[in-house]
Formats: sequence, structure tokens, C-alpha cells
Amino acid sequence: MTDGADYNQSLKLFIVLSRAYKAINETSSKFFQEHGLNPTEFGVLELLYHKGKQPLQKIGGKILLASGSITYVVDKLEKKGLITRIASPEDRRVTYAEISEEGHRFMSEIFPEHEKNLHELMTALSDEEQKQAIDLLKKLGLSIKDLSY
Amino acid sequence: MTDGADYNQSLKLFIVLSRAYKAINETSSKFFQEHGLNPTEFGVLELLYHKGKQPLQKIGGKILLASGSITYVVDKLEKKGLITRIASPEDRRVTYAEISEEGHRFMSEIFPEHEKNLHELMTALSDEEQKQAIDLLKKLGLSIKDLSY
DNA sequence: TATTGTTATACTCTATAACTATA
DNA sequence: TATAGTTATAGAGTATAACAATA
Repeated sequence: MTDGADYNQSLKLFIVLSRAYKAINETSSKFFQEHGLNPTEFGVLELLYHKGKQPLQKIGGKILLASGSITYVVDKLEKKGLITRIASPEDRRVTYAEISEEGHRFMSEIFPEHEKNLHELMTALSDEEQKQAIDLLKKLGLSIKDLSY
Repeated sequence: MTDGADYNQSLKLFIVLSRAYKAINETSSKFFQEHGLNPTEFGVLELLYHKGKQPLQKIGGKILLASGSITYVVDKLEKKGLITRIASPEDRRVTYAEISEEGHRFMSEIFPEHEKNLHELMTALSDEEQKQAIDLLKKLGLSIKDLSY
């Protein structure tokens, strides 16, 4: 195989990867929006739902958002009553965001629905094919992360 | 296998798919930006580079952008000297966007570099694994598109 | 001095609606 | 009437920089 063909195959992989991602993401985003959230807000809420309270700083790191933007997103979620700010007793510079009772109830309802939606979108692939795809994409994603250091 | 486990696997596939896509996309976006373009502008330019001149209307359809937004993007590319507007002789309502000589030179330089970057990002997967990934993702992407009709 | 989070501000991108000109 | 593209406008989301409080 020539290098040219190789390049072409990588481009093709990028294209099908983009299309699959965008198709799924579009569906998910619509779902979030129906529940009054944008993808960033859902991401923060999901983080707090699954990993417990987090310093704002840390949320910014995980969601890749500047500190000023975190304040903006956290404000919005707090105004919706889905999270609360909690001052850290150890370090008074630090503020935690924690999911509220209402937020927890909310996520308990919509997260399984989100999972179900994803499951339905994935039914084109058999169980075994999904496993293969997961392995390949995990390998790919991890290696790229390594490259970017 | 229970339904629960199934759902979990779909979620996992979504997560690794998102991570891989975002990692690649971030790298590509940075590359575009280094050359003065955002991903949308690159997308339009790539379309014109590979498919020849297109009515603005049609560009909007392919890139999924409202007509007012297309005007905005095309304006920017035109100001950069990378494309030109051409009035249609047959239907005077129609305007084509065509890549300029400068735009063509520009793409002849950066597109192969873009491909090379992608190729390097994909080297974690063997030739055979890339083929598998392409098949799986194509299958997935197509089926989701079908679902959304 | 460095770090956390907030505030103020500006910018980019996109959508919408009203419009012009053509068909 | 319908369509293509433009213009004007507004809004969401993000980044940046200056700042206050704390370490």
C-alpha cells in the first residue's frame, strides 16, 4: 500500500467518525434542550451526578472551560435550582458545586432516558460489534491524548 | 445479558466515540486556526475545492447553515481572497461560490498537511483496524441518519 | 506571590425575520 | 407566489483581563 492510500483511509475514518458523532450528538443535544439544558450544562450536571461535588476550578478542567465561563454555567444551573454552591471550609478561596436534591431527582429521571436513547441509536451494531467499536475507539482516543502532551 | 448492561455498553460507546472525535477535532481545529480559518470556513472551502463551484443555497444545505449565516461565512472567505462570488447567467437569483486561484493554491498546500495530521493521529490503529473502524462507524452513522427521518 | 472565583467586556457564530430581486 | 440571497438584529456561549479574597 502506498502512503497516499494510507492518508486517504485516515481521512475516511475521520469522516465516518465525524458523521457518527454528529448524528448521535444532534439527537442527544435535542434531548437535553427539551429538558432545558445545553450540552455544557448537561455535562456539568452529569459530572456532579456521578462524581459528587467538585471545586469549580476542577469542573473547568474537566469540561475545558475558562474560569469566567464556569461561573456563567454554574450560575445558570444554580438559577434553575439543579445545583448549589458550597463554600469550602478548608480553603476559603474554593467553592464547590454540588447537585441539589431537585437536580438529583431530575437526573434520576432523564439520565436513564438518555441512556435508552443512546441504546436505540446504537442498535444498528450487534453486541459484539459494539464491543469491537469500543475497543478500537478507546485505543484511538487514548493514543491521541498521549500525542497531545 | 440484561438490558441494563446493554444500555451501559451503548453509553460507553458514546463516551469513547465522543472522546476520540473531540481529540481529533481539537487538533484539526487548531490546525485550521493556525491558517486563519474556523472549522465552518474550512468545510466550505473544502467543499468548493473538491466539488467545484456551488450555489450558496446548496452550500447551506450541505453544511447545515441558515441562509443568513451562509452569507456571513462566504463574505469572510471572499474578504480573505479565497473564494469569489459568481452570478448565475441562467437564474439571476442564484449566486455561485467558487474557489479562487489563491484559494486553490492555499488548499493545495494545507489539505495534504491536514491529511497527514489525521494520518499521524490514526497510527495507533493498524491498517486492518482502521478498516474495521470505518465499517463499524459507517454502519452506525448511516443507521442513525435513517432513524432521523 | 500564586490561586480561586467573580465581574465586566467583547467577540464569534448562528438563527430569525424583513427585505429585494428575480422566477 | 415561491425562491435565492442580503441585511439587520438579537442571542448564546466562550474567552480575556482586571479584580477581590484568600492562601
